[in-house]
Amino acid sequence: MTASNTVRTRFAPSPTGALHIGSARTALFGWLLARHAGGQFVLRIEDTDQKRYVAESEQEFIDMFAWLGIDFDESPQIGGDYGPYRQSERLDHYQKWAQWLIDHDKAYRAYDTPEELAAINEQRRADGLPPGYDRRHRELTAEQEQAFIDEGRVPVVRFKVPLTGKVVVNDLVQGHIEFDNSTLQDIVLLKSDGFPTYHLAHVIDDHLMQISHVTRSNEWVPSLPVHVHLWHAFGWELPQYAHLPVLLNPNGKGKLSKRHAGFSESGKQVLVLVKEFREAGYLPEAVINFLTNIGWNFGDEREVFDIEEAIERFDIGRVNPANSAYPIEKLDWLNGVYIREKMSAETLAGHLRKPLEQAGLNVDEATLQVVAPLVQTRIKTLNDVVDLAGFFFKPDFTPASADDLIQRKMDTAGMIAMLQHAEQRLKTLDDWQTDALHSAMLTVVEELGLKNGQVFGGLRVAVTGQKVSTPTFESMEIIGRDESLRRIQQAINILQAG
RNA sequence: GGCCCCAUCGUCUAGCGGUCUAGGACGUCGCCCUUUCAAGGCGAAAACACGGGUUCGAGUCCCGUUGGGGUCACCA
Repeated sequence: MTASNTVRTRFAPSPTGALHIGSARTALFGWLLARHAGGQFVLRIEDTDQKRYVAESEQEFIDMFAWLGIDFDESPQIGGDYGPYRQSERLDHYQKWAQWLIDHDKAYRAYDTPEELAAINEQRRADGLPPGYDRRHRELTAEQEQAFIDEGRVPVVRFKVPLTGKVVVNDLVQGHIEFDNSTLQDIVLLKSDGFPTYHLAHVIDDHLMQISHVTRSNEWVPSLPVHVHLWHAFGWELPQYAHLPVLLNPNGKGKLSKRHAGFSESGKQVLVLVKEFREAGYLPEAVINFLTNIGWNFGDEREVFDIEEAIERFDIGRVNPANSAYPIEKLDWLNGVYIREKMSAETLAGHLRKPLEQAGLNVDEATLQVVAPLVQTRIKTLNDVVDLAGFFFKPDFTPASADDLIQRKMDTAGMIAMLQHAEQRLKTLDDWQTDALHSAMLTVVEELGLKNGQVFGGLRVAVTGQKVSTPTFESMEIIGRDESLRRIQQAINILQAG
């Protein structure tokens, strides 16, 4: 480690698009590790691939992490003592150290063209050999190099990996891993455009930025031995490596990617971008709690916990090395828990305004406040409020059909009679509140010899226009006397017309 | 295919040689409550991939098989 014992971890995304939920989890674990140790968490933008660069990507990362509550101590925006934090602004470092490796006979220039490389692979395939570079430029003479240069070829810099022996790594998550050097490749360190590859850049930056723990997804394990050799070539002290498991598709087949999004076997849409979770009405606290529970657990049998508690208990060594199928169905449950148990109705009301307005509804604050407690135990996502209780905010009431109005074991005539009877009762009622409405309708049930559900249900559909809604009397109280009576009359008219 | 990793209920997981007749959670199913839908309460079904070892004793350690995943770019 470096002079200090400070734990420093980083999230180092390539700005090629929107933030993926799997990347967010990898970042989360690195963040948890840093926060647990009271260390620092750094954002470094790995924009070394000019072809895949997406300009909006960086801002998207910033926004999504802010939403999730994952904060950085250093980043391109915040700055810090180890900047710049964009690799495209650190090119001089990579070029300098690549040259250093060449000077110390640990790397070499290779002048092969892409076509030649393709031909090599084709030949090797034909010969039954595994693909890879055959190291033909590993020991070029000065004259040979000059000849290539004269041809106008632009070289890449390749690493001279050790050809024999083995590398052993003790990964914090994966444990003991070993590789035979004979299986390694002379990977490209510096591309012909002067930009570094990930391999070179991350080692230099993690060293220069004094990163103590490299947390990344286990897709990197195959290149780990080469990275270890690079650290040794530079003579730098290695950070600890922690290769985190990846998220697999809900059916366990293949890693979760945007490409494989779509629907799970249960028909539920599989969300993979962080912004999709936000748009779908999930709470960031629930998403974090959900993610934290995959590959790691609280330590006792609790599934619901605050992020502060997770930070306190987090232990990178207890992370499960096995990849996990993405248990997306658990998020709905957890989000429901957060909605009903982790916030007041008032707070919930605040969260409900946006989805309601996005559905084109006009949200009156007073109404929202009384509706919130009614939906609190009934919604899984914030957006669910639109279907369940959107009618409270619709300027124009959409009445239900005769079919929906008619309750079980009742016919049109019976329904009309019931509604008319109820209407009479309600008209004489001077206390238009839930309890009074309830007891008044209870007498209607008795007088007509019906079931509670037949009367209450019929009124529900008449007044809310929905078969599934918030409770009948609470809803009637909110809708108000005049409008409720108007809707009941309207229902009667519909039944009579049908 | 080569290399690397992984392997407990459908899924996420607890389990770090005996306390496991394998625990929790989601989901599923049943019952209760009930004006719909939820929520809540109670309960049920549901797993140590297989085969060898090691050991007095193995879900826990070792080997193999099978299965799964990852990776083999001048992408990260």
